[in-house]
Amino acid sequence: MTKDEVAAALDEIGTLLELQGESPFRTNAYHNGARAVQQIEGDLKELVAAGKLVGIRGIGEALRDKITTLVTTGKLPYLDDLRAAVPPGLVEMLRLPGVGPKKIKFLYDTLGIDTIPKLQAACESGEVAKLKGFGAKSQEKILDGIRFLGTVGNRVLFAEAYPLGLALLEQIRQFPGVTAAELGGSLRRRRDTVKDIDIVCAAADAGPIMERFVKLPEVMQVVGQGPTKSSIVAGYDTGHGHKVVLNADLRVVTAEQFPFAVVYFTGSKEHNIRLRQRAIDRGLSLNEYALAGDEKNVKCADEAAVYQALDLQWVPPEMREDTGEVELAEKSAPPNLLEPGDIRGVFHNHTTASDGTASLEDMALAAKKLGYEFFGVGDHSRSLTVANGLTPDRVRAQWAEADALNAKLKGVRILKGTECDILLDGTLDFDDDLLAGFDYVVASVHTHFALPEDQQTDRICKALSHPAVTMLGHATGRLLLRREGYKANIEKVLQAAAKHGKMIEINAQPSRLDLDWTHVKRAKALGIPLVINPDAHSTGELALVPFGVNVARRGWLTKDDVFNTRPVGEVVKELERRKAAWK
DNA sequence: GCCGTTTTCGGCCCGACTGTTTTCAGTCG
Repeated sequence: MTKDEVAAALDEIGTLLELQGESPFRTNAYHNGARAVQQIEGDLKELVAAGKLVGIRGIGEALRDKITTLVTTGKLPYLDDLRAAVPPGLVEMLRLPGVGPKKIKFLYDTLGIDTIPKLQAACESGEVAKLKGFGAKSQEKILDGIRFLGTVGNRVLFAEAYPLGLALLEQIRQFPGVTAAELGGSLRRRRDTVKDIDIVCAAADAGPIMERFVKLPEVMQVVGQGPTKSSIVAGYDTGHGHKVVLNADLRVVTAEQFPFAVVYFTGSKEHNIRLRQRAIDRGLSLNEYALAGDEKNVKCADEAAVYQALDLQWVPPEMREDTGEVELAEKSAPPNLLEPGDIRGVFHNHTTASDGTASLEDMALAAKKLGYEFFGVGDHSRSLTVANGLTPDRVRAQWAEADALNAKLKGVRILKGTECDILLDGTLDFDDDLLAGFDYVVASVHTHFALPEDQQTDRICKALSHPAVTMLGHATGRLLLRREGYKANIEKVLQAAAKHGKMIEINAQPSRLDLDWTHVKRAKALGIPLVINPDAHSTGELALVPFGVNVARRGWLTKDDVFNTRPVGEVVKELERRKAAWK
């Protein structure tokens, strides 16, 4: 069982216990434990076998036993019993806004409601409104929630939510009386998907701000409107017949409170808990309005001052996940994280030769326009016929085209690469003679996604042992919110990359963002160079690079950790060095 | 269920908003 699967099992236990009316502290312990498992570095199976689950914050004796059972047997009788005791429909009902575990349990105990359709029927017949603690409005809200299910409340790709968040933010900044405004939440932390938009702004008088906010053109529904906090459902058309719909919250505070509010609403929740604890340790109390002492409040002009008051260096939002950044900020300044402007070129891109929409020349010129010094073409290889993979003859023709363009174009250099398929047995899709002619090789899996974990892992590790391979493309093949990655032991893949001196790509496609940021951190610890690649299939997609930079920043990467921040001369030299070492 | 230099019990982050109440519980973040 993987870390994610174990974490999901613990989370599920926590949720099922909530629905049984258990103490929130006990249920929370399971949710915390799930997070702790996800953050463990290294191979879970090995750690369990070596008895090294001791001393991890959030995992005590009971959770350790359950994790051990899950990892060694793949199942957990305790969880099976819970599942049998709690109707699955109750878990579904948690997705409805305004109903939580207590109300769901009450509905189940009094009316026997254990599915969303039954709940809908009970609301439509007016039964729910008669219950103690419910009323006509609650009933209507539940029906609204059922109607909206599937449109709101689902996670959305960062790249889709960000423009909406920015649009709201820019308008709020123009409201009369607003002296400052900032995005908060997972949008500011640049997570790969987000559930809602959080915005905090400073103004002396909150009332008029609330009035304007709920009337913005993007507003589809007003969920709540209070004196200082309002919630809306906002949406926009992406232009591809697809509508992005998200909840958005705005909180208004005074200018004096603003730095504290920004820290608070940026989160993560776990990071905030650590900050609050530090405040308590210092005889202070931190909330979204102030850092309060017994005598008087600590004044802070900006976010950095809030951290300073807690004896910490300022932490970039992307790092605020309680994965060691607090400990780091105690001792030293956080790393100087990678910036989009640090990227000087890209390696993994497609042209009309395979499944791209633009010619090699147009792609190279578009890269130059973005300020890149080099453009690496990495069209698909022979066996990927669905993507018009190149035969050896067509590869040589592309090399000739690249040479001719390099003689002609100024200010951008084309590098000759390939996105070479990793075949079922872990060998590469071109023979060594041809591979030796490329400047570099991106090796990727595009077939046989459903292999058993061991076989998939061995296959990728074998490919990484090939001397021609420069870097691994989209390491897990996941598509966010759509498809799980192929089953592979990432730890072993990273170990293999480190052993053979290979690089690993951070694929910047918004629905891939693969390698995941949690593994990026691990890759860095193993000394593996990372590469940000847009996997561009058009000139426009070259602009996706910043989304990959977000992942890098969440993985604590600096300019030095990323290969394509180097000047083209150094890049070419390093690629030549690697080829010379092979022959 | 976890945690602990105040350590084996008694805490566990805490405030806004809603809908239902008539002082508060539940939900949410």
